[in-house]
Amino acid sequence: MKVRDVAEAAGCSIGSVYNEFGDFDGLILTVNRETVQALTERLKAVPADDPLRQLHGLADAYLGFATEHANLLRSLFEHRMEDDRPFPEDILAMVMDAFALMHAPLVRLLPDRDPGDVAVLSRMMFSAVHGIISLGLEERMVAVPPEQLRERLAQFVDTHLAGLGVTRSA
Amino acid sequence: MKVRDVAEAAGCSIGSVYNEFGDFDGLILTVNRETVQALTERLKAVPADDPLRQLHGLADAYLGFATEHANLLRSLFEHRMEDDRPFPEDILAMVMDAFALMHAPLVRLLPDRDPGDVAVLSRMMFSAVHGIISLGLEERMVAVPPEQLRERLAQFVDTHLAGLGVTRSA
DNA sequence: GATTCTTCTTGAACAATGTTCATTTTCGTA
DNA sequence: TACGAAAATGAACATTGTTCAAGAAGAATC
Repeated sequence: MKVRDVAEAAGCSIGSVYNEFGDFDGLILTVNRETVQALTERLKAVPADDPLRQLHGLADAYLGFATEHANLLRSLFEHRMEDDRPFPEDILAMVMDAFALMHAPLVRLLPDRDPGDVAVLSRMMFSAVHGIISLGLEERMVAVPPEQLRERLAQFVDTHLAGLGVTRSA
Repeated sequence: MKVRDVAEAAGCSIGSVYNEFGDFDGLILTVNRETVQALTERLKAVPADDPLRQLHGLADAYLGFATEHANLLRSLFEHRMEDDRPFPEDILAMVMDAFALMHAPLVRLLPDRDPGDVAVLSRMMFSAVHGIISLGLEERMVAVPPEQLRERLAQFVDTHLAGLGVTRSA
């Protein structure tokens, strides 16, 4: 993304882009905010009736979003602020909220576990899913073949849940 | 990293940097090659006597490397080639080889499983570890609190192995 | 409607950085 | 020493983020 391209696409001058977004970081962060919102919206649309199905749905929804908007997700996770400025708190909070969406179904599946523990478990599980997807979707690094990704991801979730003591029939 | 800084640090001219590395991509890729080699060396130093301990050791070694060389790993995984040039095959192969290091111990722990399946499982497991670590070490996105990362990572490996049917005493 | 003040918009100019290439230096060889 | 090949140089260029004085547009007052 280039400031000049944005200006041309918006039909205004370069200066107006700066009036609107402040600087390049501001431009990127505006895009990233929309990305998190769109992602969250998509994740929240996953049915919450059955917790196990919900977990699979969340992983699958994340995979779908990552497939369709690979570059947006990269911008969200890989962008570094200029001049070591701190990353905006609101975006951090939104991302953490999105990653915490696995918490509710996990609590239902693991009612006896310490809630604080489940909170970490859910974010860790989402981080793992994120890692599998982000590396799996890289054209270059085929850690997991893309055509298998959907199936393998479901397998991963099942395996991990089994390790946590969740029986498949629950 | 800037070409001018490299030239100054090397005590030569800007042009000499270009004679040596071709272009900026060449410079980055040279660094990335050394990064993969250093990472692989470290991972291969993990004792292979006990497969379960080896898996924990690999995860822990990756965490250690990521902690000490966060920016090098980011460069390796996040760098995009200019002008849509293809990513060098040799680096791809080296990264895949590093990620495949979980294969041998997993085969020992899962002797009855289809080898091709275990190959994917091992890369998937490493991708998951990568995701947990890379997000956990981001100052900004504390998916998993850094001070807990080591312990949580071991817990993750254990949980996943349990899900795969590996008994803890094996 | 004219004048003045405020606000917004503009794009030329600047700074930083990757890149090129004619020139210069270095060095081996006759 | 003289010549030619190879290497090194850094000034100049292209791209891109950034600034800001000047101008345009609008609001307010008389």
